[in-house]
Amino acid sequence: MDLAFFADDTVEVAKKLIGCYFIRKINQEEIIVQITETEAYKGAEDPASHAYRGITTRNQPMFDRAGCLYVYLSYGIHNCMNIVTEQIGVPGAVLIRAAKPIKGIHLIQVFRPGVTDKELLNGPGKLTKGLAITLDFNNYDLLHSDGELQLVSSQAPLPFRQTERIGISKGKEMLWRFIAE
DNA sequence: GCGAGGATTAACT
DNA sequence: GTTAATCCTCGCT
Repeated sequence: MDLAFFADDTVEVAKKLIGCYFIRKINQEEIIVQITETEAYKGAEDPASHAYRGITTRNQPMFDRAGCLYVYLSYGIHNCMNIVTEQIGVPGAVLIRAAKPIKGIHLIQVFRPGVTDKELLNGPGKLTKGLAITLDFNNYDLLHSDGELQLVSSQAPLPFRQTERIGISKGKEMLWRFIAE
């Protein structure tokens, strides 16, 4: 995983991320999950994007170097995790909506008590909760990480479907949501 | 300084 | 299918 992977067109990065793996290390134990659902969010040309109206304190990471994380609080309750794309100064990020547990499921269950395996990570807020991603990970640099959180490219890219994005009020005509088959 | 709303989820009917 | 929960950020006064 290098800078060139992320410093690309946001929609392209969203496609490439399908099937990639996240490795989350907690107390010397590993959680590994495979990304199954992403959405692309751009800047000025995307009315659904937080960066649509320009740079602010909240969305500043979206303008930063590709490969950083943009974590924000939604509805006062849930955290959502994005991976920043494009060049420095160009807003763009890929929202990680869902993933599939590969390893360390028992660790995820600690953060997500009382749910079945299939429901552990099948939503943006659930994913961050299951992997213990908090606002502390805002601006976290995946390319210069200390191992707490790593992204690993997939061996064989997964086939995916392309649909309109979910939970937004504007910009639905852009088919920037990608779901692994 | 204050009010509105959101890239959601879970618990209802 | 509908609705409440909940808090940070933005945008305007």
